[in-house]
Amino acid sequence: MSDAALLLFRDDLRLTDNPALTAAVASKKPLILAYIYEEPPTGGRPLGAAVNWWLHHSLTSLAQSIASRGSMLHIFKGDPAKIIDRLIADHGVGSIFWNRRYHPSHVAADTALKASYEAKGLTVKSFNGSLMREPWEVKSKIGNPMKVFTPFWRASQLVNEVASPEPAPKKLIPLQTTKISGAIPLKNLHLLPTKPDWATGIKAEWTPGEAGALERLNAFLEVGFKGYAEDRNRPDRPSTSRLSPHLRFGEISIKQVWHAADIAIKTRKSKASSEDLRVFQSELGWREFAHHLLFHEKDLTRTNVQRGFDAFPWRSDEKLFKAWSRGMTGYPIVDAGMRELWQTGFMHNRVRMIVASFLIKHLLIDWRRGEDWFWDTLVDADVANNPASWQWVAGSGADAAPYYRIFNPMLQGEKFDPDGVYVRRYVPELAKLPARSIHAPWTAKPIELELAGVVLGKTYPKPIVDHEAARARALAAYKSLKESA
DNA sequence: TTTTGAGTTGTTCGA
DNA sequence: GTCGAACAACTCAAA
Repeated sequence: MSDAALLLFRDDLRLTDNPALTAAVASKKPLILAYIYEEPPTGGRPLGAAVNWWLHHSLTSLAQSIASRGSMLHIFKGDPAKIIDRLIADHGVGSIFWNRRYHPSHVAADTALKASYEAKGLTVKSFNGSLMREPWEVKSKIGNPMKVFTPFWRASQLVNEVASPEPAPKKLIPLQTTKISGAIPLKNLHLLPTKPDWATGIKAEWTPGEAGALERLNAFLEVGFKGYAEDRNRPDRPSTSRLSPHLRFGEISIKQVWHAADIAIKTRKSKASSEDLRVFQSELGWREFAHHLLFHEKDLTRTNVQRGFDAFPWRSDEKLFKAWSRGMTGYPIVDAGMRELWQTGFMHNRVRMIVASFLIKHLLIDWRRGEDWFWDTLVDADVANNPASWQWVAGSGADAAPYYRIFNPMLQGEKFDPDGVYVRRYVPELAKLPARSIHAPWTAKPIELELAGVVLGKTYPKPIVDHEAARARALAAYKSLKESA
């Protein structure tokens, strides 16, 4: 009776280097391969719209790879405990396999699931499918979780070598049955937008799924990797890996990425320098660090790591928030970033810092509003990186940033998009301005504006706040916070 | 226990 | 145009 194994896919939508899957296959039982779309979501936060779009396509791709190995992916929606209970009752499931998650509410839910099924006599096995090291493995000398990136990363590398990825199973043995109880067609999850279909720009940009992830990795190793240490800050160049959504869904494992970068240099496939490698790998380290914080903090997503920030004098202004979110602030680099996000579901890392700093410091709007917006619009939005990065910019995060670090949007634009290539791409109404004034159109000569077809306040907004005044106001707000502490 | 050195990502001012 | 200093003070990690 108890001779089927249940494999739960979560944020690990791949067959290669998937330890839970490898173990399930090794158990030699017929497998039920399942994806449960949780309803209500554990932790209470529904997935964002862009992530839902990606998920649909990623599951489609996974289902195809599984089919090509002789089995089937079964989709479910609802409460995992109820769904699993039914699979046990109807199909004789005797063992369950999954890869771990690290949000405290996920940890709690999975721990409870494991305890309850073990109590019923089932075998339940969990694995590390998404991190180089488990968050509890990296500790300071006296055993505390690290709170600063550099020591964290140093300690992390002392834990062990990053293990080599495991190959995908060649064949998957399905449970012989006509119907799996409770399974539904993917389309019944209703993950795709209907009217309007806002996903066309996203679709043009991305290939969700394991094959697409590998393709992206190889493209990066060929094109962006060499010079990465410098050029990763340049949104006008194809120098970043753009692997974040693929990693978000686990279409590729962190170990695959880590080793591929290493090997590309060793085999001379890439002419990237050791500095490029070091910087790229430390970016992977930031992903680890965000998960480390997620695991050890009670509520990284909503609560300031530095509790002193609870008293921050945030302002709420829906008009300003809307201008920011739609890319209508009048600051070209900010607007380009927000429109890149809206159109493609993604934003260059450097530009993320600029737009986040603008919302938080120039507009004094709560970082959580920005985090929510990113959560809904980014295809790579995840529970660790998104809040950790917003808190980092706000200065409320783990390693506190100096309060006077306020990005100047003109300067950042000139520095990292010197010819305005990036701005021209996403803010086409400014495309004809000369590079000299593209990051500050209000400084252009009247004749330049006229030739470029720009009428400030009409074809493109005037700045919604004055940079100097906003900077002074932010400094005062941060100062007041410090004094009230 | 106390001390010490260090900390992703910046800007502005003045020489 | 370029460069170094000032912008403060605090927390963390390790010696």
